[in-house]
Formats: sequence, C-alpha cells, structure tokens
Amino acid sequence: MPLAADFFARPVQEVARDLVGVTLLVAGVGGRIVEVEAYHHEDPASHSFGGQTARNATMFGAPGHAYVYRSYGIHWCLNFVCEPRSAVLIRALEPTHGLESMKERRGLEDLRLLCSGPGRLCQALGVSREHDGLQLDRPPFELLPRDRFMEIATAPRIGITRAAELPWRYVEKGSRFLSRAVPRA
DNA sequence: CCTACGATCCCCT
DNA sequence: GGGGATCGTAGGC
Repeated sequence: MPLAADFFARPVQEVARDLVGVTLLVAGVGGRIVEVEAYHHEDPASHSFGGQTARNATMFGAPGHAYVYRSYGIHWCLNFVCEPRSAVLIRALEPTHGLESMKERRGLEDLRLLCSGPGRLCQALGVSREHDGLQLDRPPFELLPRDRFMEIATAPRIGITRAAELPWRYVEKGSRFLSRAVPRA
C-alpha cells in the first residue's frame, strides 16, 4: 500500500525521519531513500523563509506534492512538500528499480554514483521542471513504505551557510549510497 | 585521501 | 548584477 497523503501533513522533521527507507519510484525507476534533509518554514536555510516567490510557490501549497527547483543552473533537486511551508530534500537513494535506465541517463555504470546526491538522483530518475507541483500519490510518482528495520543517524545539513549547525540531515546509518560520509562525532 | 574550481541558469535584490 | 539545498575533474599530499 502506498503512503497516504496525510503522511506529509506533519512536522517536517518527523516526515524526514520517516522517509528514510521508503522506496521512491518515478515511472517505475528509483530506489530506497537513504538520505534526506528537512527545511522548516522558520529556518533561514529554507527556500520558503523569505516569503513566496515564483521559484518556491509549490512550497506554499498543499503537502504531498513534489517541489523541484534548479540548482546552480545545472542540476535539478527534488523535495516533498510538508506543512506548513516546509519540505524534505531527497538527497540519496540506494538504487533498486530500473538500473539500466538509470545507468543510461547518468552515463555511468557505478551503482555507488547513480543516485548518491540530489542532482544525481534527479538525473537518474528523469526528474526535472515538469515534475514541480505534481502529487506524490499519483503516477509517475510511487512511494512504497519502509520494508525493513533501518538504523537512522542525524547530522548537519550539506552545502548551506545559514543555520548550518541544525542536525536536520537524516541518513541510514552505514549506507554505502550517501552523498557524503556522516561526520564523526 | 583531500581541497579547489568552473560550469551555467534562473530568481532575486 | 550577485549568488546558490551541486557535480565532475584536476591536482596535491
């Protein structure tokens, strides 16, 4: 049974933690989520922090939708909208479905590098501008619940300058498919 | 192993 | 006109 829409209508940190281990598919291609980050509406690092603009409009809409934005002019990044005005950035997957499609889109064979980063996984799954605003409980999206026990670790978020100390990165402990290693305590 | 840097697009001030 | 929730490559240790 897929995740219900009300899964996303909760505090963003709870949703982020519960997304680790969930299988994300786009048109049948994807894998198990092993790394996410939470972006809260009162968080200076969140795109929604400064108010609604053309880019972040989806973050101001209903939970359970995809928020896709362009990063550094080159890459796409995929978020799941929570409420209120919050989102979870999907940062890394353990590839499980459609490996050949993902290898072809990424132009490489190494499983470790297919989906280990927010830009990489969007390229592997074919996510881009057209997916912004789409509902997550309808095709091409499919979310399948965690199917095994996962040990979850937290860490500071990656690549931000504001509120960089908050431990709102959630990962599967010990996964080989993280975008970067978790810093040692 | 690590750090440094350029690519390249909107959006925003 | 500045600056990113990034990635790949190059070069040093």
